[in-house]
Amino acid sequence: MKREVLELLKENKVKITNEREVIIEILQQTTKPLSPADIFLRVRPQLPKVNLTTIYRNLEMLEGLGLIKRVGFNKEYFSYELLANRPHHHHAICKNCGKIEDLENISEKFVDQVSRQTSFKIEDHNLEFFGYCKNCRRENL
Amino acid sequence: MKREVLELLKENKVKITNEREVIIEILQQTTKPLSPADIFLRVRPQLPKVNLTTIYRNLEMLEGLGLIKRVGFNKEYFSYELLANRPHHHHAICKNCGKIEDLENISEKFVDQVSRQTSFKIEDHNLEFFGYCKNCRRENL
DNA sequence: TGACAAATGCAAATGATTTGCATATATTAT
DNA sequence: ATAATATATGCAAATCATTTGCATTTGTCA
Repeated sequence: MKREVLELLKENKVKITNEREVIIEILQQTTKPLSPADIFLRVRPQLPKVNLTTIYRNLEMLEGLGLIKRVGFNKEYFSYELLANRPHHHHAICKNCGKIEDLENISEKFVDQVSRQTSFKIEDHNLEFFGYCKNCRRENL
Repeated sequence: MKREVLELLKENKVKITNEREVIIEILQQTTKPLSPADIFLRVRPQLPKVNLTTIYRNLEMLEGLGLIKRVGFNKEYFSYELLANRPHHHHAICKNCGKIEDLENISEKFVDQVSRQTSFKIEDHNLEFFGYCKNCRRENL
C-alpha cells in the first residue's frame, strides 16, 4: 500500500487492517476495473476468512474518500478502479466477451462544451463505448 | 401507438396486447428515461391487473427490437427511453436530487476519434454527466 | 370460430447488495 | 507494554431489483 494512501486513511481515522491492505494492493496492481466479487476472489487466497461484506464496506469507504471510482457497464454490475493508478480515461467494452480496453488520450473538449450548454455544475462524467473486440469480430464472421 | 411501431411489431410476429400498447404509449409520451418501476406505476391506472414481470419482459423485447435504449445512472438502476423520440443525446444527472437534463447538440467527433484509436468495432456508447442542478447548487450555499 | 403459439399473472427463485449484532482488532492514552 | 474504546469484521438474515416456471389467458391466422 502506497504511502500516500496510508496517510489519507490515517487522516480520516480509518484503521489499517489486513483486509484493507490487501484490498488496496489488489486495486493498485490491476489496470482493469474489478467488481466486488472479483476483488473478493483475489483477497481470499491471502485472507481465507474474509467476507464479501467487508469488500463492499471497504469499497464504499474508498469511494467516499475519492480513491476509487465506480464504473457501470452495460448489463453488468458495478466495478471499481483506483483513480490514482492512471489519469482520467474511458472504456471500450466488448458486447460479446466483456473484454475491457482502456481509452486514454481522448480529448476532453466536449466536457467543456457540456458545462457551457447546461445549467448544471458538472463535476464528473462517465463515458463507455460498446462494440466488438478483434477476436469477437472474427468469431462473428 | 404510432403506425411505424405497430408495423415493426407485426413484422416481428409480436402480438399487440393492451399491456404493450399502454407501455409503448407511456414511453412515447415521456421525454425522460423511465425505470421499469416507473413504467409499472404509470400503466397500473389503465390496467390495474398488470404485473411488473410483464413490464420487464416487454422492455427486454423492445430493447431487442432496437426501439428503446437502456441507460444506467450512477448509483441508480437502469432506465429506458424510446430511441425514436429524439435524436441521439446524453444526460446530465443531478447528484443531489436526481434530476435529469437532456443534452443535445453534443459533437460526436470524439466517437470517431475512439473508433480510430481502438481495435474494437464500436457500435454504441453511453455518456453521462454528473453534477448539481440549479436548485441543488443553491441549496448547497 | 377454432387451433395454436405467444403473452400474462402469480409465486417463487435468484443474485447483488445491505443491515444488525456479537466478536475481534487497531489505535490511543496510560 | 497494556488497557480502554472506538471501529472493523464475520456471519446470518433481510432487501430489492430482476428472472424464471408454470398454469391460464389472449391475439392471430387459417
